[in-house]
Amino acid sequence: MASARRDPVNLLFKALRDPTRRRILEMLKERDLTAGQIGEAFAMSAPSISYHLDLLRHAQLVSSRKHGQFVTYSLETTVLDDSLGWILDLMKKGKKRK
Amino acid sequence: MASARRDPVNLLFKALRDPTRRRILEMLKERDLTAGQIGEAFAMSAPSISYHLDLLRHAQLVSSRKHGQFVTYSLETTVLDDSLGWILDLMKKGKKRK
DNA sequence: GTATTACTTAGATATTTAGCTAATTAAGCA
DNA sequence: TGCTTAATTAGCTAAATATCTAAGTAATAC
Repeated sequence: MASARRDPVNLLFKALRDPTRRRILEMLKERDLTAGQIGEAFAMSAPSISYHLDLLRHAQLVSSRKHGQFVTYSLETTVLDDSLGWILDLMKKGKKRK
Repeated sequence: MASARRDPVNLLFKALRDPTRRRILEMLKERDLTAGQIGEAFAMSAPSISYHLDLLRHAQLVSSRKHGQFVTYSLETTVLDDSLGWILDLMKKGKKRK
């Protein structure tokens, strides 16, 4: 069993558990944003936002690139396939797939 | 904004965050099980299992009914629609739905 | 080169979470 | 009426989480 600290599915659900992080993902769905722009939307210190962004990055839900002093974050949707598959599978209740 | 303690979406993601609880849901996908049967599958005390089942019930991911001394748990898939919708929506990145 | 701006890292801390043992409730059985 | 079994509730605790302030890094502007 993949160690929980590295298991992508676990990291994903961990990342999605927090309302602030889900809000960040919703914002990034619309357009790429810098750390600063994301922070403006929350009544929270910059380091706290940085912490959430880092966690999202570890879950591979966002990517970041630096240009100058700025760091721009983008939504990465590919890893969402996993959780989608997991949930869809649960919903096929009883229909023993395999 | 719905208080996080009651917000169904928040309760749902909170419930899905734990590997033990995800495992329980996978087991209940196959068939209804009593608390005792679920507990047998884990190296964990009965009260701990009870705690997880309670949390899943609050998230409306499972329902329970008592018959005799036994309590049987069933998977409830309807609330999964919400998270499914949320994730699908994220995946429609940029395609400003509305 | 120094100051400013944008962001992250480090360190501290209150709260939440997930586990345990012990105690309780409730049903079944002799 | 007790005894046993199934499960939950209560109370405790270690670890994880989310927040903060202070300090550090790196790019820009003067």
